[in-house]
Amino acid sequence: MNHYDSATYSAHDSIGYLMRRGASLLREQLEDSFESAGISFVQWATLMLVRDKPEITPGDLCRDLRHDSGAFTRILDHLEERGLLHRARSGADRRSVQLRLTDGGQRMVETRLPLVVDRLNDVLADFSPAEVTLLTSLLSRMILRLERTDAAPVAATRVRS
Amino acid sequence: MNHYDSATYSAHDSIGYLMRRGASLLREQLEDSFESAGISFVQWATLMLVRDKPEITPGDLCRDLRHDSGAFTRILDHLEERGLLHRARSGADRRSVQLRLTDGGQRMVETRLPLVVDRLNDVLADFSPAEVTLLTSLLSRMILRLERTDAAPVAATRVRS
DNA sequence: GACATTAAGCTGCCGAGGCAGTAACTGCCT
DNA sequence: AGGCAGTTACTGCCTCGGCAGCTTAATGTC
Repeated sequence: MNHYDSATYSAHDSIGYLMRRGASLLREQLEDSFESAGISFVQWATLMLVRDKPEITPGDLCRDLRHDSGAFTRILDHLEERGLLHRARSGADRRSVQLRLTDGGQRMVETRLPLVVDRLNDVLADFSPAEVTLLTSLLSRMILRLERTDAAPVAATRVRS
Repeated sequence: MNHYDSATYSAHDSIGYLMRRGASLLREQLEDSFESAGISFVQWATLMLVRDKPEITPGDLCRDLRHDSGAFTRILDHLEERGLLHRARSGADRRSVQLRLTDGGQRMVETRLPLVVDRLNDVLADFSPAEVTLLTSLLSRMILRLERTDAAPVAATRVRS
């Protein structure tokens, strides 16, 4: 099934262009609204994910957020310095690290969450619930496919320069 | 209309998370496939947009690509150094710059375009044409809304720290 | 138990993006 | 004419993500 064709391809109709643009716009707006808290959106999202799944490791987290593992260490450094998060070597597997929200971290998640939720609801204000469900499921399906071919690159010409 | 609620919000179901993840995955895969050409995806996209609309200015381009204007100057520098693009001050408005693809630039666009198109088609392989149209239009509507509130921030608490 | 292999997290370095400030220029306004 | 605001491209600086390499720890194999 060919949806796009080289001869007629226009970037502005491309799913790639649209996703990138949407993600970038939303990200920027959220980032702005977080500025007053002196915390970046990624930092907040990290806290959020730890709250929802306390046993999660840094490795899993940065894979989930699609963030570089090196850069992510520094994000954790920063959160720990600000006293929002606590790091401790795991007893079971001493390579990995256990994360735990401090009270301040918990508060940070709670107080900023409504802000994010409100913005999302506002962006989707003129969508019906069915449309949101549809959009969510279409995006999820596409991501599944993207992840699949991520691990096993199809027949890509892997010429190293 | 409230689609999300703070009490039940889960990041993984959020449109924001999905768009970000999708865009990031696709971007990375395209970037990999461009590596052999020694050109980044943004650089190629720039050439692509110039091809489709030769009278476009750097300012419009970087707004379109949601790229920083400062960083974009350096992208143009690089493209010009590699002889893919030609820059010249405009006669009509001497503040702005006229862009023109060189033959090499034209070739670069043409040879890499099928690669991008194929990847997109592959990602959407198990989508019906109707589903792609739907996804495109839902995303477009959301972006319209994001752009609207971008220019005129609603009632955001703009507390500068 | 000694060895290689893999995994998890961290560090240094590099390049690219974000931000603020600058220079040149246009159009408007009086 | 001249001043003034707004626009366009560009520069310097700083931060942060990407990448490669390292350390420590677990796993597997003999």
